Amino acid sequence: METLTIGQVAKRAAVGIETIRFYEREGLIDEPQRRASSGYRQYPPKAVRRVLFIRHAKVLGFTLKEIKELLQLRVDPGSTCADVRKQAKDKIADIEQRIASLKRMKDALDRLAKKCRGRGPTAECPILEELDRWEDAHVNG
Amino acid sequence: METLTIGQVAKRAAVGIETIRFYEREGLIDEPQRRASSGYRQYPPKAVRRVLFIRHAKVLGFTLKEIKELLQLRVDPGSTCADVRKQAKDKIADIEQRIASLKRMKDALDRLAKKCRGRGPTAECPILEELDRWEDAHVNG
DNA sequence: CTTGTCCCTGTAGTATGGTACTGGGTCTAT
DNA sequence: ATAGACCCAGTACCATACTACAGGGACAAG
Repeated sequence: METLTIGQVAKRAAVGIETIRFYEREGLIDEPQRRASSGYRQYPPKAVRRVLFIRHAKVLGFTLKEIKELLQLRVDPGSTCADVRKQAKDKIADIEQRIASLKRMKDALDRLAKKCRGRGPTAECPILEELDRWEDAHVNG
Repeated sequence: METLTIGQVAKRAAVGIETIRFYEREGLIDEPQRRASSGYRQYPPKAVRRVLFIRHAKVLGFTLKEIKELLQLRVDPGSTCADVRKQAKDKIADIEQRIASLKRMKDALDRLAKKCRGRGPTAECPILEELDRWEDAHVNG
């Protein structure tokens, strides 16, 4: 299997080299093989996907700690399947809540965009209470 | 209308007093009225909802800067309705992408939880490639 | 009218998630 | 065999988002 240097991984994942090394230190990326002569890291191509997964999950509001937990759902050798299953279910519930919250926020913004017909200054716009409505729904629901 | 002290707002929103003052400094919360004698802040009850909105949006992965933009969709007097509408649409598109990503992640975890029947150690569990699949879908989709 | 709890401003410190720099060694193409 | 691009470890620095004082004044109950 062909391997990638740290710079190639960084470029393909659109992050800096330092970020890769940082993720390795933090245990989010497996320590790769090293070239015997130079000590250069040698990554398998799938390392790129791992980095992309981390970046995407970050945008979705997961901390590196949470992302680490997600990634460890597959490799922690001390845990049983039942453990993994429970953890997965917890994550699923968490994600469902996030989706529901985002939907409420989107609905509020949809109403906002629909009511506003592109005329006049903001002060006359009939949209101003929409985010308050979202806040209501979120607090009460 | 009855008012709340900063401590009452903080308690109801389950944050520290310092956080409220920090949000005020950062322009995320309007500067409240002050009691004439003491300079104590006097909040309207809806200030609590504002703080809760900020906390929820944060969990969903929005930065304070982004949250400020969301909140300013309703009060910025220099912008026209058309501006507001465009900004709202941009936010909506952003939120839709987040929802789609979260759904893919949830589906991967659903498959993972379903396949795993609660027996044996993780290494024998047929779930290990599910997060890889999510990564595939995310990269290719 | 004092005691304890709250609030004020201002400044300093912390955790997270990187980013940059220093002083090297390595690799590749000419 | 040497120039330019790459990599190494280690450390320092940065922005974001709080969090914790310090030193003082305000308020409410007994």
